[in-house]
Amino acid sequence: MKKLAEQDRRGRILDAAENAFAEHGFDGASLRNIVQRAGVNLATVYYYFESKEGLMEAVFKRRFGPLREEHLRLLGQVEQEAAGQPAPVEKVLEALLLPPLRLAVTPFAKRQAVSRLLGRIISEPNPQTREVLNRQHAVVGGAFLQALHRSLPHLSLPELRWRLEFVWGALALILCNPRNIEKETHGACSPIHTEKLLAEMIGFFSPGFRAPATTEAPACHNRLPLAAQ
Amino acid sequence: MKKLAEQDRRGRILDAAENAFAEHGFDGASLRNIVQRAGVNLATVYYYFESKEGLMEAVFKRRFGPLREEHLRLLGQVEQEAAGQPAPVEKVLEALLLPPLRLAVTPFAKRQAVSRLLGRIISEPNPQTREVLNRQHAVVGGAFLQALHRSLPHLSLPELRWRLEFVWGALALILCNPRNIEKETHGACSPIHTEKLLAEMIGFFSPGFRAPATTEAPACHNRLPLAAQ
DNA sequence: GTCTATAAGGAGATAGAC
DNA sequence: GTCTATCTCCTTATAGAC
Repeated sequence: MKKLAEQDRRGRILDAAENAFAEHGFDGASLRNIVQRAGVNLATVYYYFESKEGLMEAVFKRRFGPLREEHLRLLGQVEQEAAGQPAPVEKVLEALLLPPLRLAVTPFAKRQAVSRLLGRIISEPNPQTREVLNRQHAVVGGAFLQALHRSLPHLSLPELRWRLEFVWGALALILCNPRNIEKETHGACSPIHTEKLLAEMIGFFSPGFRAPATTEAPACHNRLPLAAQ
Repeated sequence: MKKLAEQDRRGRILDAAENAFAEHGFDGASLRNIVQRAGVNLATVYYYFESKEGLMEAVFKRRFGPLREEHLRLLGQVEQEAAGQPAPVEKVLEALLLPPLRLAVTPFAKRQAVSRLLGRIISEPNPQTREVLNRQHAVVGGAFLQALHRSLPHLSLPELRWRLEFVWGALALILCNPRNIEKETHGACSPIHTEKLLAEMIGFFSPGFRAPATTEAPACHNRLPLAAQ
């Protein structure tokens, strides 16, 4: 009768580890805390994942795989709808923003950790953590970069890379600590309303992407002088 | 003859701690590593800072004070130049972006950590760390919010808050790991060229701020369907 | 102010019984 | 597969000599 609970021991560890890594970072999270939350024995971790690093990699892979598929699926759909024409930048942005934004609001406590995890690893300098993230980002980011390049042929790839980077940054901050934004703005900004936030982001970023290349735009001279230091 | 080195023991600890916290986070950084890098004894930390948390607070306060002053100084200057008129959003953005962007490129190894530190704490869920950051953000963010509100009276404060939040996010990602962006884009995007990056960000974000309020803009219906989960 | 020595406990990881 | 027991090392923090 415990068979069911036994079979998902692995999953329970992953859930607990996901929360712990999101909350305390890779170094800060302890296996003892994780196994306690998961209700399993310490040695179980080593049986299933070999090491703490192995556990971390498994945590990421479980979430990032589906997220990547969703990203590529939506992007493909947007491009298919455009039927040969370059897709409007608003639609590409929607495909980019929707999958991660959904993660921030999924009602299950388990999944709320995903978004924090996603946001956190951006600042996590652990090489192995970065490696997993970069592989993910190389595929997804590359696909969106190409799509945007077709939509906005007036921009060079380096120019587009910067602008795309800015969007990732905004996304990361929101995912990182949604509650903090809500608290800081006294409820004025809540990432819980996905539709509203999505419209907000698309409305803000689209004009930026449509703007002429900075190198061609009139340079902003007359810079503000800096304080002596 | 060692007097000079003795007096700046405190500063050497702060420098080492700044690097360590930026690199490994608060939990991940160890005092033993810090004192080794600083070339001082472990007990010295407790003499000057009482505890690990006290050290962290001192590290943040040393950097955030001047950064806040620089922010407010530049913003004041921009508003003074506008002479009663609302300052152009490009100028406000410049005052917002320049001080932190400079930190990312200051040639001294010591200060390169500042930017990573700044970026890292955004995802740092340690309550005390967040407290220091939020106090800082309340003053600086509030001042820029008011300035933008004067420059862009067509936007409500909540609307502006979101857009400002997006800019903070982009900034944080750049500060967080400048080298990673450079590596990932194969050198196409390098935060080292402050002037270029500043122009890039101002050129990208200004049109977004000037865009009409999202609530008034035509809603983006016809959302992409989500995958069943 | 700066040091040595050490307390007191938590960390990752493993061997081996069941 | 799952457990107990344990190894080894590292952590924050302090007491007290100088």
